[in-house]
Amino acid sequence: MDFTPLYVQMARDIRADILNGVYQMGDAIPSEQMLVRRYGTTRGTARSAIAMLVNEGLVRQIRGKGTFVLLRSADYRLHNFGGFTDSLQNSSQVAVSHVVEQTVEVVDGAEQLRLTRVRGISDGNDTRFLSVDTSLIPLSRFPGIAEQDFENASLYRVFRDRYDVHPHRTEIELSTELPDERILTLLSETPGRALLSARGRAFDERGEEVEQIHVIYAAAVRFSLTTTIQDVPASAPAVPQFDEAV
Amino acid sequence: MDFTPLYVQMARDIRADILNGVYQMGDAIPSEQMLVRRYGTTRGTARSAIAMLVNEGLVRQIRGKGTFVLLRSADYRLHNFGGFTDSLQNSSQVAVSHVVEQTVEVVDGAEQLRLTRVRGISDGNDTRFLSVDTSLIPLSRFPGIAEQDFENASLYRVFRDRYDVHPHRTEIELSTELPDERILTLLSETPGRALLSARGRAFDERGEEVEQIHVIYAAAVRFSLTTTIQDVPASAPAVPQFDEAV
DNA sequence: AAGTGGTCTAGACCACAAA
DNA sequence: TTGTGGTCTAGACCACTTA
Repeated sequence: MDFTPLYVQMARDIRADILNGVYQMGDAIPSEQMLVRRYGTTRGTARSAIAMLVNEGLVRQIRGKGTFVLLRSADYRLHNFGGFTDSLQNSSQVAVSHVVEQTVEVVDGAEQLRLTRVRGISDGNDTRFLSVDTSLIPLSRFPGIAEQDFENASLYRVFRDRYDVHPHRTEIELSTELPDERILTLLSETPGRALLSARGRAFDERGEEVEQIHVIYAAAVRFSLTTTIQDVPASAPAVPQFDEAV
Repeated sequence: MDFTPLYVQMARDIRADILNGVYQMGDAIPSEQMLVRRYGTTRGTARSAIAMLVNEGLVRQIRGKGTFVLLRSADYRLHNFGGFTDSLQNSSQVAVSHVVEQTVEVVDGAEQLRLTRVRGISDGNDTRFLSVDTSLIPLSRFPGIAEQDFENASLYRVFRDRYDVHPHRTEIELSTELPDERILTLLSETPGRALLSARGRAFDERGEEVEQIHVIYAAAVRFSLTTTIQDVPASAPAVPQFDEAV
C-alpha cells in the first residue's frame, strides 16, 4: 500500500509531467477543477498539491487564467556542477575523490550515512582539490551502504548498481559560505574568503528523496551555466530572465 | 478598511513577534487552536498563516508537539534565475527597479551604454533592495538607447519593443564577490561579507551579443534551481551531477 | 456567462507526543 | 487522556479573465 498523502502523489504526478515535458514552459497545467475530477478529491486537496509546486518554483498561479509552468530546466547546461571529469584539460589529468568521513548518525529521527569526500583533479604529480562534498543518505532506503567502499566507487554508481536507485532530479540552493577550519585545510584556501556552496536534495523517479547534498567549491572553480530564454507571446505570463517588468 | 486576507494578517503578526523577539529561537508559537480562538477564525485559515512562515523558513511544525521558531532572517528565493517578480509572496508586494547610473563609455573600442540598476521588492512601507545589475549595451546595435528612460521600462522590453531584439541565450558564471563601497550602500549590506555574483553575456537568436551582465545579489537572496539527471546507459559517457566516476 | 484561482467556513478522522 | 499538527471533505462567496 502507498500511504503517501494524496496531495503529495498529485504533486508528484504533475511534477513528473513537467519534468518530462508533457507540460512545457508557459503551458497551463490542468485546472484545479480538472484535478478534482481526475483524482476524485476535493478542491482543497488539489490546491495543496499545486501549492507544493508553487513553493518549488515550478508553476505560477494566475487568478482567472490558470496555473502555468515556470520551469526552465531543459534549458540549463551546467558546467562544473559537481563533476570535474568534464573539466579535465588533458589526458594526464584524472578526477580524484577521497573519503574523509564516513559515519552513521541519526538525523531527523532516521539513521543516515554521512559521507564526506574531497574531490579534485590530479595530473600525476600535483593534486588540486576543488570541492568538499557531504552527503546524507538514509540507511532505511540503502541498507548496508554504510560499509560500502567509496574510495573506489562513485556514490551514484552504487545507487544504480547495488540498489537500482536512479537519481533523477535535484533541488539545489546556491549561496556563499565562510569555510570552517576543516574545509579550509582540505581545499588549501586562505581564511576569510567566502566560497560558493550548494545545498540541496536528490530525488529518484518516484520523487522520493535519496540524498541530501552539501558541496563547497574551492575559489578556483569556475561555475558556469548557459540558459536559453523563451520568447513569450505578449499574452502569456511574463517569464523574466535577469530582467523583469518594472 | 484593510482588505488584506486574514491569513496574511495573522502571518504578519506572528512574523513581527518573531522578529521582535517575543518568540525566540526554539520557542513554540501559539498552537493552531490558540490562533483559531484569538482571531475568531477556523483552523484552515490559521494553517494558511503558519504555512507562509514555514515557507519562509521562520518556523517548523512538529506533529504532536507544536510549531517552533527557527529564526533565519527572512529571505528571498529566486527560482531558476527568474526575476524578483516571480518571488513576490503576496499581492501587497511589488518588484521595484531604480536606475543609479546611465552613462555612455567606450569599452572594447566601442561605445556602450552602462546601465546600473538596483532592484528589489517593496511592500508599500518597506523596500528591500536585493540586487545591483550592471549592463553594458553596445550603442551600435541599439542607437538612441542611451536616452531611454529605464525607470519605467524593463531593459528586455525595450530590446523587444523598440529594437525587435529578442535575447535568447545567456552565458553566466557564478562566483562570490566582495562588494565595494557603492554596492554595500545600495544593498545595505555589512562590510566584509562576500556576496553571490553572476557575470555573463546575453545573445540574440543569431548568436550576436546584445548585453554584458553583472549582477550582485544581496545576502538575503537564496538562489534555487531544479535540475534533472539523465540516466545514462552503462556504456555511455557519464553525465555527472554532483557525482562522477572516481 | 463560464471558467479560473483566492479566501474562508465547519466540520471529520488520523498519527504522534506528553502528562 | 489531552493537545498537537497532518490530511481530507463539502461546501460557500469572491475577483478576475475570456469568450
